[in-house]
Amino acid sequence: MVRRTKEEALKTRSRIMDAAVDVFFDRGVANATLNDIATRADVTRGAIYWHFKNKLDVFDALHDQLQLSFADTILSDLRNDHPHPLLQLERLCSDLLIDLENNQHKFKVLSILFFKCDYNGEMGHFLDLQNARKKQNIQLFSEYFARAKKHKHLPADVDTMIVSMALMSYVTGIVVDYLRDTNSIVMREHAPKFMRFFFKNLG
Amino acid sequence: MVRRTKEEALKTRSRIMDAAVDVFFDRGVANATLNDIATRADVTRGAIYWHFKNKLDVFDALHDQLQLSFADTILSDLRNDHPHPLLQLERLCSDLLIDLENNQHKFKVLSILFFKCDYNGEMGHFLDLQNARKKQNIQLFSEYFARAKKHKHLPADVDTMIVSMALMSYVTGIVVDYLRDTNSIVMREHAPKFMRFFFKNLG
DNA sequence: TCGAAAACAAACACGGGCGAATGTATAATC
DNA sequence: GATTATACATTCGCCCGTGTTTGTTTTCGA
Repeated sequence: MVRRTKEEALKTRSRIMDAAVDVFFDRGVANATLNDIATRADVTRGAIYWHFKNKLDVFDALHDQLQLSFADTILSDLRNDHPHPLLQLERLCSDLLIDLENNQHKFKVLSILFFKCDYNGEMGHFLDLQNARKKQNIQLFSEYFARAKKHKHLPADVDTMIVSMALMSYVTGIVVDYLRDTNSIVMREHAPKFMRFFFKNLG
Repeated sequence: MVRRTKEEALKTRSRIMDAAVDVFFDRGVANATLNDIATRADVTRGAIYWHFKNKLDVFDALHDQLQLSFADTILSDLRNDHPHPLLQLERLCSDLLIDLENNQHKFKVLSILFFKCDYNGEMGHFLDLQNARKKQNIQLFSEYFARAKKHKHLPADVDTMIVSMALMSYVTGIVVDYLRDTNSIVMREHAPKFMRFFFKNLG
């Protein structure tokens, strides 16, 4: 009806994204209608088509946002030169898991990525993005282990790449299992145990 | 065109299911058309509606088939009274992972379950089924650890439930990471290493 | 051997979502 | 203060998939 100021337009855009998270979470990406999102965001489909190219473009925005958020967390943690890198990484993973319990937004977006969308055709591209990020994160993990070797906390003959991949899979699995059944795991209680179990035979 | 004999009808049914696997894998469950499946199976939509209620019913059949297959494998392995349960379980998990590399059908179906369908609305039911199976499998895992305790291979104070859950998440994570990027992991080579790493600090 | 039901094929009606085109009122710009 | 670009709302036409129904042929059972 009325043209908004630039600032308000940005708010509209993020309102659409937030609405998309809810709708994707409730109805699934493929089943979600642009009209569903528009209604939830209190706008019309026209508004969505102004800010985004189409539904995939909305999804892309959400995807990007989360991916960057994770990489940032790890990178900023790596800047901190902890005296015991293994404990540092153990703590990081544990915190990352526990955060899922508190951060409703991350919980929903991750649920969408794992259980509310099918990566076929045009969506397949996002699997490639996730893989690229995964490799990157594995690389970051191995940096912790490399530091641990320097501190003599870890035998020099340990294959840091395998351990990093194992840790990545381990965390991924815990996340998947948690998202699939929230009731089966209480992160605040279990995450430290799970992580301790993994790092026990390293440190 | 012509009515088939009962035996041929069963073949038609399984042809439809096989075609569904291919189509779901290629286009995703939500995006897959019953006509796509019919074409791939060399029948018409009428045939599908004869054998199944609708697309979800086809999916349900595939889902059931795989779920049962996994539980069977573990159960039959448990009947074998191995002198070293930890090694037995390590070997079982390793074999289960390596099988993904050889068994194209399981690979595709698991890919569908993890990356080619969104569990919204009516599909949400399948998450419940998966959770039920997961709990059951965790229970079966813990049986191995209980046996290991009897053999004094495992300290009595180890929390078998936590370890079982951890193992389940670990395997799940490896499967997910493998399905998402087949090239990043060579199961025949990596699976034993991953599993050895997990069981190293137990046995 | 002769109905009856099985195992499909073919045709039908129906809705619903998408993309684009158009309309419109205001904010930005100069 | 007039013009232009912005930020949406509204409308339109189109296609595509679904569920159902009806039709056809053949096998099975009594």
